Amino acid sequence: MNIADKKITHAKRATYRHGDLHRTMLEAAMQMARKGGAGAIVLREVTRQAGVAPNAAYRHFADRNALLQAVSLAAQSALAIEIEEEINKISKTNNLLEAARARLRAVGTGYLRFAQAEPGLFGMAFSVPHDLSDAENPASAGETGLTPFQLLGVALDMLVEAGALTQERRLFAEIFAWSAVHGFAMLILEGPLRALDKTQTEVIGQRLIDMVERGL
Amino acid sequence: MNIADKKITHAKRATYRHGDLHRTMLEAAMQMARKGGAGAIVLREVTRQAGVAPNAAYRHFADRNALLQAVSLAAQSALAIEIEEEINKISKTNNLLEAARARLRAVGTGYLRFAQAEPGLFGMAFSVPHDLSDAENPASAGETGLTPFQLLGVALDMLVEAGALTQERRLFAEIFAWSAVHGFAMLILEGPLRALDKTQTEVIGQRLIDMVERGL
DNA sequence: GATTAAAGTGTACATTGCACACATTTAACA
DNA sequence: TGTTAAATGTGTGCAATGTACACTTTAATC
Repeated sequence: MNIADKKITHAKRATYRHGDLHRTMLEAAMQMARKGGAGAIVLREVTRQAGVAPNAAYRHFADRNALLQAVSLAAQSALAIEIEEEINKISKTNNLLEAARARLRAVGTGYLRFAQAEPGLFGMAFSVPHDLSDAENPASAGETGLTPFQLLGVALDMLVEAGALTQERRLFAEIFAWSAVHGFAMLILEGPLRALDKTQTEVIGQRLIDMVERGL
Repeated sequence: MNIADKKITHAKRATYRHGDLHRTMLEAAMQMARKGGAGAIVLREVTRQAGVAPNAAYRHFADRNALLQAVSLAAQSALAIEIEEEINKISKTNNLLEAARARLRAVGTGYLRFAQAEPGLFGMAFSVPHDLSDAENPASAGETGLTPFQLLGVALDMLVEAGALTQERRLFAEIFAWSAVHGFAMLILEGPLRALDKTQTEVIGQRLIDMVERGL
């Protein structure tokens, strides 16, 4: 390989310093995750796109896995935002119960919507090595500052206030609701339900939420 | 590398032919999947353990992914067997409803038990590229000849017969039940619920099944 | 202006999946 | 039975990847 080739290998950069390589890498990694999920994130390609030598990466991320985790947090945040958008669509009402139910449904719907719109990112949100504390890590929050998990919690609290959920059943309720929707998402994305088209998943997804509502 | 080294590299084999390399590779791959899941299956290591040159693999599997799929089917089969064992534990009764409920619970419990006992295999059962038809592929069945999906279907049919499930709700019921349990499994294995210990997951898992029973 | 920490470069290495050409064995057919 | 063809293994080789280690350039600080 001669010098000319090298210049082609990574895009030329006027300055020796990059400016904001951390951000640039993260963004490139997210694009790759969008198509192909975690497996599609390849360190060298990230640096290539950033116009930087492969090892520059290690000044900003301990290793590939650290980069994955960063993407994972960002993905969780994007999910939170999608859920928030769904919540914002809810038409106002004075009926506490109605509001609570709509809220829970919005969380589930937003979750599923995101899973289908951004399968790659969704896959990374919860399937990458994390500390459990990440469910409350600010970096994984949306615009309201709440993580997906916390947004779900709020909806459930509202159900309790509205009298539709006893204190006893409130316990672990996040887990039950989350499990159902998460499992469905996994099955239609990577699992054996891949064949279902969006029309079907839309309907079945709403029915699934019905089940959760009844079952909680 | 000299000849002596080579002999160490892969275990010496008296015969040029291996005998049953296909099976041997599959078994080695399953061991690797046990710890580490799909990512831990590395073609070259598999052939190494089989005492065979790397490329011998391609006489039996088109590529790495084909091997993964084979392991996936075997994993599904192992899951089916675990579920069947749980079903066999059910004490006999003449009460149709009771029997049906116990059956559904057994399917869920077996599913979760397997997920925790063999996380690596479980991860491969449904998260690897498959045709949708695999849910009914005999290779993924247990001793009764039924796949996990079909075992679940039987339980639901019993619920219908017992009058605990209307025909209308029977539709997609597999998906709802499966989603809940599958999601829970994912969350406690690769997800943010990893911190829960087995005592907790046991209890919460049963409560989750309660929810499904109510919600279906 | 010299020093120092931060950020980027270069070279190197073990590993991996896989392609292609060749060797050995077994089975089938004359 | 001998020849031939199909299976099954081997060897060599290649492009990629993640990352270790040593060096260089730059910006910030005293």
